[in-house]
Amino acid sequence: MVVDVELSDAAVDRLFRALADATRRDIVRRTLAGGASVSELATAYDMSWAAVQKHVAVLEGAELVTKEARGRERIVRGIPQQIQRAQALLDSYEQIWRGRVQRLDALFAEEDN
Amino acid sequence: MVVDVELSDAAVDRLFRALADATRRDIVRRTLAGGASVSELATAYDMSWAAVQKHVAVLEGAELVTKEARGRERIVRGIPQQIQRAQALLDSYEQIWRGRVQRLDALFAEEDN
DNA sequence: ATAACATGCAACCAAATGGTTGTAGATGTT
DNA sequence: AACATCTACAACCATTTGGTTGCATGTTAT
Repeated sequence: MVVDVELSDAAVDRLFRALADATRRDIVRRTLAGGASVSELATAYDMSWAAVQKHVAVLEGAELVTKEARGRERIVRGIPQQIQRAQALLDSYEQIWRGRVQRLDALFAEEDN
Repeated sequence: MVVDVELSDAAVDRLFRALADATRRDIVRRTLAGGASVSELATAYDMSWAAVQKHVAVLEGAELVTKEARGRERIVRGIPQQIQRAQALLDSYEQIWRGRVQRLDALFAEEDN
């Protein structure tokens, strides 16, 4: 299973940034396990509805989640491929460590645009 | 190879946050490939020395990097175990997606304190 | 001893983040 | 039609972030 879609620096920034918040990680977990409406999610956290909605928007921007309209609800679903891309990035760091990367610039290129 | 050191929510926040910046990811790459002094690193980027020093401090706080004093220099080295912990976290998300986690609370507990 | 170099840290600044409340538009229910 | 529910978004606010410059300290070389 190859997950090799090139991500821009900015996209990688957004990806890790989105994961750098416990509430957002929790939303990712729940929506990977199964879709949930924004208001369903909102009931789970001790903050305003708008705050949860913002977190979902951040996750959308990082492409960790999609929203699908169903009636008046928006069903939020986690995108496993994006998790896999994050894994692929971390893998490349591990490979550097293991000395498996001869040309370091090859790796740099991987992340450019 | 088991990498299962429990990380607090705050530690995970710091870990992903530290990775959410292209300059810092670059520093991690370089220092995983081999140690480098702070000033060596600083010459590589188009920003002040102090800015680079701050980035290194953020990486230290996330335990992605250590500094070892050698004379007047501080040799910065990447910590591969911390990359592996990030991988382990992402793995757990993938497993949720694959439906391998029956009790979701078991995973929550994993990240709590 | 003096000069040069590597580092650490404080003070400052603009922009982004994470939260709030309030208003408004769609959709569903009675 | 009237009402309730789900969502979107703007305006506002305190804090954090990512950068700067300037100054102080420790180490190496002349």
